[in-house]
Amino acid sequence: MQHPAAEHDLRDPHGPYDPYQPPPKATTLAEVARHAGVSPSTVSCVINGKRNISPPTRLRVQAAIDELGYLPHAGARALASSKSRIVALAVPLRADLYVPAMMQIAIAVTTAARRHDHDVLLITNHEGPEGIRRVAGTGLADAVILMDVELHDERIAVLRELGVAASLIGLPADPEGLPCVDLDFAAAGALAADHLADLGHRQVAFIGMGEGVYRRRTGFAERTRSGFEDRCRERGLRAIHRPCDSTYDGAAGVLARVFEDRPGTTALVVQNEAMIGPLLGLLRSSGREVPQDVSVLAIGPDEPAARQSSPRLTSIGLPAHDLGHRAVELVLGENAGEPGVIMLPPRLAVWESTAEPPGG
Amino acid sequence: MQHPAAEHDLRDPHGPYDPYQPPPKATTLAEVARHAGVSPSTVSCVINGKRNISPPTRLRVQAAIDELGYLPHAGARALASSKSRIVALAVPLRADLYVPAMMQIAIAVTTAARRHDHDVLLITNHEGPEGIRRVAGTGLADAVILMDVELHDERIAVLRELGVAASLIGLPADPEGLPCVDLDFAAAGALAADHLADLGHRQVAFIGMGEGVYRRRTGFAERTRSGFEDRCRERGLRAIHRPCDSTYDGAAGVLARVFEDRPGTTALVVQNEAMIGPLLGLLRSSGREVPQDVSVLAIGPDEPAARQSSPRLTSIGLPAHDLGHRAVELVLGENAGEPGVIMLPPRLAVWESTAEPPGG
DNA sequence: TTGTATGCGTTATCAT
DNA sequence: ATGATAACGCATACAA
Repeated sequence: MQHPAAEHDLRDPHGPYDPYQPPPKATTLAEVARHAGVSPSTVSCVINGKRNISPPTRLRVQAAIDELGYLPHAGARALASSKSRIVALAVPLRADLYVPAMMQIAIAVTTAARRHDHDVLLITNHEGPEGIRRVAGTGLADAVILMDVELHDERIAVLRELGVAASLIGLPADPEGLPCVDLDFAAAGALAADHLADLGHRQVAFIGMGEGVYRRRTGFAERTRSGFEDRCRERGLRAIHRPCDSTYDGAAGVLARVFEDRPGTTALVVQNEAMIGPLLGLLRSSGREVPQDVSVLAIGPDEPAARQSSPRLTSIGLPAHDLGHRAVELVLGENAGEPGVIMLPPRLAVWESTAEPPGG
Repeated sequence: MQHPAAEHDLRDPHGPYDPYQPPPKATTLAEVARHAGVSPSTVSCVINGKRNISPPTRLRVQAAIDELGYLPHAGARALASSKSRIVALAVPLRADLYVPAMMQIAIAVTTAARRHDHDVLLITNHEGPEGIRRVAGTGLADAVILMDVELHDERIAVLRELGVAASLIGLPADPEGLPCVDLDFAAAGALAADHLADLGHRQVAFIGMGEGVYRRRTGFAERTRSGFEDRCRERGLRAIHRPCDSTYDGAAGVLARVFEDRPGTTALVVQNEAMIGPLLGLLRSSGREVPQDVSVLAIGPDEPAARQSSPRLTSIGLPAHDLGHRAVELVLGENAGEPGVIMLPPRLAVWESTAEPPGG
């Protein structure tokens, strides 16, 4: 009765396409064993590589598996081994975050997880921290990866309480006991300052994320800013910082204020990737050529996007791929669980949007 | 031995934070039953609402569940019920697709699935169609949702072969037997033509997706185009169509060619959402005001983005939320599996980027 | 190197 | 309205 329609599946060749094909009920490990003339445990071990199987039997078993198109039942495996081979990925819902980067990280996590023979379950903040409790508590997932970690993230307490394997993409205030990976935003800020200083700029502006980002999760935004400002001080650069919301008008306002307050500004460092396009457009229409009149350096965009704009952007990209892969490695890899903080070094890609300052 | 570290978990108060808390081994249904003084089957039925339970016992059981913090083991459930309560979401990897929309749909699918007490498993095209075979064959997922469906999508054959519950976001050439949901792009094209005709435009240009999109998956792009062109003909509009790759320089080239070939063009319909920003910038810097000199109508952006640009865009948004929810409904809802094609009606949001043609 | 037997935690089919 | 019990399909400790 699992497939009610099978009852009147009389294979009437006239009727329209009948979606209810009698689903070839899955073959089981026991059937494979019989087919290969071995015991169930042997088949199991062939599949999981748990013990030395003589080449001849291994071959017979493998043949049977292929022939019958056998696929082990995930639920049964999870029950018997108490391992679901699923890692939960907690994604944010925030509107003020750069979505393409999130997606890239999610995809990187998924492909990396597959390499470790795991699948990825999506959980959203919609469920709140309880979502984590649920997937871990039911044994649905045996590892959790947190994206977009805030400085004081309420999900972290749940992770600690449950003692579930986990890794964080982002750096919380207290990473104690939890492996983390993030771009070293402080170093990125410093690197940006260095690049501009090297080119001879003396007065620069940092156009940051929206104010809400600073209020809530001062993490990466704050680190970038201070890394940048510290290095500016060391190199004798005059720097100002302006938060920038993700709207065209917001960007326009910020840009106007920057050149009003500091007319001598010759370079912009932009962290709000969503606003890079608008800013370039605004600069152009206000008669400032990039990079002849003003240099632009982006922090955090995905690299393909940076290379698609015009002029091609000098930028410190967000290593979405690495972030995802490392997060998986941290939670499923060799020394999984080793609490440690991995700060990925920023890489500066110099293209066309930065140059010496005018008259520099 | 499941948690080797427990051996040397001597609760040394000196040592640093020890991540290996003896994980409170999950309580089982049997324990709940004992705690409540009922049989396991009763507990099971309370949880699944499978039979009439007297209010008093239901309460006792519920109390026991809460008290023990019981969470049913997902694997055991899946094994016993042969239902995983997981729906697999097959996401594309393509670079030429609008990522924010994909992410929005994925999130909509996830929240909708939760409403039906299901979780969402991510599978990428990285695995190819075999990924679907795997998750369905192992019983990991008992339903599959395909995103970014191509006209002749190889994944569809797998779905039919397996007879797995499925729904498609997008419209393939032959949807026979598979429930689909998509924006009615033909109607969207027609609606765009109507709006411009109503405003008095006589010569318009359709700036489409990259050529690769047309070659591969002529689906939505082709439907939009023909819906637009047909209606233009009916309304006496002169229309041209130009594909447009997702690069700034590509957009610049296309725009230049359009006004070269048809200097009298007074309106642009843009389907490549990623290029809307650049196009607006290009128009501005080429001295054309929007909408005074040229109207711009976007097809397919997410609505928040359309309202953030400047001028705010008149647009026919992609109903990401609806698409995701409907797809879930189609595969998990009341009359799940009913093969049917749902074409969501386009909604035109009129803002600031369209107006009467100059001198119109 | 391989086979046997038991248990994993739930659901579902019987009884009562 | 509730209880006993047999699957569910696999992994694994143990025996051979």
